Amino acid sequence: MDSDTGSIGSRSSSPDLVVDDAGSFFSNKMFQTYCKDREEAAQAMTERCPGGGKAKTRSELNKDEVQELRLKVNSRERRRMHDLNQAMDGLREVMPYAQGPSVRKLSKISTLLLARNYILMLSSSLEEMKKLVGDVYGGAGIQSRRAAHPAVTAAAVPAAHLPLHPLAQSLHSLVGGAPSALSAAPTAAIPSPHSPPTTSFLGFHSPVPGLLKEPLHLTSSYRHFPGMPCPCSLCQPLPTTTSTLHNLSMTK
DNA sequence: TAGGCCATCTGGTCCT
DNA sequence: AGGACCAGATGGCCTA
Repeated sequence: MDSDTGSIGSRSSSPDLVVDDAGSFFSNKMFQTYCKDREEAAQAMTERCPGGGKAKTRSELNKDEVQELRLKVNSRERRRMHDLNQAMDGLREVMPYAQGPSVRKLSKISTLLLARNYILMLSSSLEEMKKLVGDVYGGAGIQSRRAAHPAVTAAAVPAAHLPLHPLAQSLHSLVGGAPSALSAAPTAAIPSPHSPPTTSFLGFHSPVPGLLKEPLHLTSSYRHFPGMPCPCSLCQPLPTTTSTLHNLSMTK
């Protein structure tokens, strides 16, 4: 289980976590050490500095105080990482993959790479939609446009395995409602909520074997966007050339 | 058992 | 000085 924060305690590497008053998490062992050190440090502190005293430089700190400081820093770092993981979870939630108890969570690297591809795809879709909207309102007839629509003309086009993206749905309704070919599309082509994912979804290919390998990350059950498959270019994955993939995976 | 993924600790660096 | 950020090290869990 790769769960981090959200699932505090679900990960066995962080067993029996407890939360301190600052919201930090400790294993029992750590917590015991933490409490012990805290008590000792606090006691030593009151003995040495009854009035609170003024701040000491680090070189002046004794062993207990150094330990106390170390724990404080560790706690901050832990919290920082938890925040980071929460943000990662938030990102996972908006990714076009299902979440659920039976669904393996995308790894961090997979989440980031997929998010990047997803954004690129959305940007591309938006551009194409703008272009088509410009065409529609620019004089070209919808009928002729629809006739040219591959989803209409290419009835023999193999059923697309890709879901219709919401942006594409908007586009279809914009250019004259859902194409008939779409509504007639065989349901077998509709990705089921738990259909095996394809790495080509959203133009997403595994850039580096091992990073996004199947089946570990992407063959677990997941949910695509609801909608009918469409063979139109808008619904196709982005072209992913080797160089593109290289850029996707290597650029920082 | 090896490899992947992760959480945590730790020391260093930079910024306020 | 204190906090945020980062990267390396370490160890645990899980899966193939």
